[in-house]
Amino acid sequence: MAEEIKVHSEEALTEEEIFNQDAPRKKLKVTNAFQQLMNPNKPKPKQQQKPERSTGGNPFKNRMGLGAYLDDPASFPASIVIAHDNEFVVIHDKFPKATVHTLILPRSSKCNLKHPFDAFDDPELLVKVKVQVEKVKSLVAAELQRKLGTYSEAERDRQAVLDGKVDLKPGQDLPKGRDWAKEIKVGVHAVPSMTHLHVHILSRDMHSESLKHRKHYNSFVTEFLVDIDDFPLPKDDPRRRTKEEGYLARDLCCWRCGKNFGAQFKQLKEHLDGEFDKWKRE
Amino acid sequence: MAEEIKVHSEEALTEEEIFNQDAPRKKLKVTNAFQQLMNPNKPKPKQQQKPERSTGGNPFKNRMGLGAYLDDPASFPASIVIAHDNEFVVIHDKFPKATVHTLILPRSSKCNLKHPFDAFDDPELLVKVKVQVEKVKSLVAAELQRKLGTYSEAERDRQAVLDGKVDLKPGQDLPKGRDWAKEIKVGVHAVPSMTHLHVHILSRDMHSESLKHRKHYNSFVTEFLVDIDDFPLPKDDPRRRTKEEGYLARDLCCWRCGKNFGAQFKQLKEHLDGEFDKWKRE
DNA sequence: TATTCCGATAGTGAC
DNA sequence: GTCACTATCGGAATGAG
Ligand SMILES: Nc1ncnc2c1ncn2[C@@H]1O[C@H](COP(=O)(O)O)[C@@H](O)[C@H]1O
Ligand SMILES: Nc1ncnc2c1ncn2[C@@H]1O[C@H](COP(=O)(O)O)[C@@H](O)[C@H]1O
Ligand SMILES: [Zn+2]
Ligand SMILES: [Zn+2]
Repeated sequence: MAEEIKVHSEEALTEEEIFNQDAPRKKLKVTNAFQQLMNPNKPKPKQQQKPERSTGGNPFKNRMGLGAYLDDPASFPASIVIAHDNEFVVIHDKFPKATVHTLILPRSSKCNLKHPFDAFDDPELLVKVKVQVEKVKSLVAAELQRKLGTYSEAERDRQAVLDGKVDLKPGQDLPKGRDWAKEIKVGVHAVPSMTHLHVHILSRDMHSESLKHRKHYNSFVTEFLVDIDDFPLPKDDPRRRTKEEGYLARDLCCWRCGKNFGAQFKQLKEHLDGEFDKWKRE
Repeated sequence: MAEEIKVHSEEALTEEEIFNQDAPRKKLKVTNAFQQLMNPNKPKPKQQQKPERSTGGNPFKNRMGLGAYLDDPASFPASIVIAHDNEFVVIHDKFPKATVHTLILPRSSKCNLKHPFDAFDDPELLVKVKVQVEKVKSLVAAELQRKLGTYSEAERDRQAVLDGKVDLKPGQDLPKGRDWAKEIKVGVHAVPSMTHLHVHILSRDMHSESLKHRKHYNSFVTEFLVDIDDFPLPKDDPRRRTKEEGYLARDLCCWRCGKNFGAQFKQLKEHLDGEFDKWKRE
């Protein structure tokens, strides 16, 4: 069977190289000190009054952070912004949860503040996104090859033939090498935290220092991650009603062998170290 | 009204001064490594098998720690063992929860492993304990005077007259100085953790570095501390059924002004710093 | 289900 | 509700020219 995605390129994930600065920042705050009165009732864990909220806050802070890429994608180096055109900005996730983790940001202001379930009810947008996804999957596959190809047994078998170190037997095909595209997941979070519409494209290994707690992990290995291929999402799909559901509170289970770690995140992390070593050698 | 307890002594809490060593320790362990099998079910937060339990363990470890004082009280310096005779050993709590915190340990092997509620059903023991309590309260009061007397306003008023710096008006009595005995609490925990029978005698300030969490605090400021004067405890006293009661999980409230800190232990601690400064100056 | 800091909570191990 | 250690869980701020 033919590979649909070419994954043997040696290119890294770069298209443009316009350097500039980080996301712009503004500040405007008035700080007032408030006296805390004797409190006869149980205080909620907030103990101080907040200073007055200032008017005219600043863009691209906190949950608005992805807006900076849409606002001026050319201002970022290629190590951050992978590619951009009038329709999309493609970036490296700043806190990658896997060896390769990128985001596709649709630029259209008509849709890019919508919830993905609503935004992708628009078939025109959805088809564009799916086309863009295929392109980015190729880039991510190439990046996996660049980072991990030397460990891969399948790649070594192929390379041995290419290098003339092993001769093909009569009628034998050139070994295919590793199909990295099969190791890539694409989808959106059922309840995103970042405001701007974005699609995750990431390798499935979940091996990353930025993966720091149970919700990080479960948000990519449970139905909380809604595959792009599931769109358009049926009106009655139960994931449309994901709110404070249990997906993220589920037991931690290894994506590769299924082993259950309960709530023991650190134990899972150590196990994932070992699974990563085996996975990259496949 | 006459003071019942003389608290103006300048003696520190010492009676004997036989030095020796800390509680004895022995070791005997066999360590085996066990292979952890793949676990299809949620593990409880224990992840490793324990090594085989060794036979003939060592006394006076962990919850048995108070036994060392009963076993050989003379082996401890006066800075640890305050006094001892055939009936009692009196010690400084190794992790004091207040400025002065001592323990009375009855030596009788007939009672000293009983729960205090059961042990104090014996009227003969109870009366001896109450007599001993009064002696130790005097020692603790003297220790408070030694540590904090210089800060006390009541003490300064008395001392000014004693030093001849202030003259008594006709018919005026010598100021009494501070009644430190009123600042002392005596009782047992409804559910002790240390195995050997012990009575707490401590100042009420709860100002100590060893006071580290909510249960420490609430175990001395709620009904979890059963006053020695409440014994003999009625058979139907609800505190006899203290097990998983809510005493220790209660909101943190300042013993001095009643302010409620909810679960905010650190906030309470900072508040207690201030209360201690005011309290010691009374 | 943004990150980061900080603190409260919870389980274990104690030779 | 021994202590000490680790880790998990949980709220609140996130900005000072
Ligand atoms: N400033 C940022 N730049 C790039 N990626 C970000 C930034 N802040 C957060 N992220 C990523 O954005 C994603 C948002 O996830 P979610 O909103 O749950 O779909 C996460 O994977 C974050 O790591
Ligand atoms: N080795 C020890 N020497 C002296 N006091 C101790 C020792 N270990 C624990 N304690 C104290 O013993 C008391 C036991 O409290 P409880 O069993 O809750 O009544 C606590 O106040 C501890 O600080
Ligand atoms: Zn596994
Ligand atoms: Zn107070």
